[in-house]
Amino acid sequence: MGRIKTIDNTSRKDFILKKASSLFREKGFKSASMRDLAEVVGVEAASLYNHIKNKNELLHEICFKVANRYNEKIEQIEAEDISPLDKVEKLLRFHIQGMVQQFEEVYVSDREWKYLSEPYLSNFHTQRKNYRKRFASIIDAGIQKKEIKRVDASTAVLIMLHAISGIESWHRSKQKISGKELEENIIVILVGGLKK
Amino acid sequence: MGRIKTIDNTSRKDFILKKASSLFREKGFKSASMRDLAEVVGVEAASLYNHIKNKNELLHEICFKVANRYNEKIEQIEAEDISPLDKVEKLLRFHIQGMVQQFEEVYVSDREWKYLSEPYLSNFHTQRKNYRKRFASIIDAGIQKKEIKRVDASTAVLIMLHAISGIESWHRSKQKISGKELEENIIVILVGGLKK
DNA sequence: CCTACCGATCGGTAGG
DNA sequence: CCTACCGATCGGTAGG
Repeated sequence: MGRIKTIDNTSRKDFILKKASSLFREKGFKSASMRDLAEVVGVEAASLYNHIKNKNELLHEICFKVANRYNEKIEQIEAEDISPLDKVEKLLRFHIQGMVQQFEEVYVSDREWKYLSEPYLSNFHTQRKNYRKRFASIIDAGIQKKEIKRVDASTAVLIMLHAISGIESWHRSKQKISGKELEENIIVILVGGLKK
Repeated sequence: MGRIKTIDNTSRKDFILKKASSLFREKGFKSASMRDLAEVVGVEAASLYNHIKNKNELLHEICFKVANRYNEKIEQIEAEDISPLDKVEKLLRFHIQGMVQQFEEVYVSDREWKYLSEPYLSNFHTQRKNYRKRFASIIDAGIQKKEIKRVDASTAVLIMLHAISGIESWHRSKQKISGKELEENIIVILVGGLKK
């Protein structure tokens, strides 16, 4: 019975996290109340606290889940034996797919992380800076190899990552084009913009 | 005296709006309280209401100020006798400069507009959709003229506008490169990505 | 998982 | 422009 209970609690918490991602994405972290969350979960507000510590915990679990996924991916791609420009393309495709498939949590992690409480805020900030630095190094390697234009690598990273987070509006709209078409369009423009 | 009073009230309101832009950018609209605003303005919270109707008014004045500036600009550029690709470049430079020079209000208009109250919310939404449609038409004209790659125009608009709003982080950072260099880097990548 | 409730803070008003 | 204050709502707890 202890076993069953643990499993139930875990999935219950995952369910709450999923609803929280959706709610925070829709209303913003500060604007979404625990009573709002309780309503979509289907319990009274007080009951949520049997599964989570507090509202902040919800946000940091969402943000770090996304951050961890990014860190694992860039680690993997850095180790691959392909050209820097191909690494950039792979990373961009990964971001685009993440935005399309895990839209709510990626969006929340992108736009609401500033409401993280310490020490999570500092930790997230550091991870984010680190990730961008590693991404920029790949671009610099491509410049050295003369397969990428001579641009400021940090600026390139910034605009590419933000360009992709803009898919938000596509996702919310009538989706005139498919996810795959969307991906190819973005790659054409962004990789095309970097390629020498 | 009535004259002087009017002038004073106007500049006082502008001062409040400027502080509000800065505060909403920093903390987010929902998270920034009228008491926070009063503190940076240097009065008691109740005194703010002699200059403004309510908190919502602050947000919609900020958002529509930015929206009006964009509408005027695209109207002007549409009428110019230059190639579609040059129009795109002009528009992008305009957005980049706006982000650098009127950072706080542009940022707030971009990220906090969802907290607008009706009828401003619907109105803003319509203007925004309209602006993007006009921008996309310029890109489509460039595709027809074969000076722009065959991309989905709405997707291109989305990612370009979001790429630029990403300058946020540059602005907040140590500004390793100048505003002009930043602008040239973005143009190289984005216009380079579109050009056939 | 619920009822009942807390102290804090919110946007905003009355009245001067 | 201030003091004094309002009703509403917030995150969270006690106790069962």
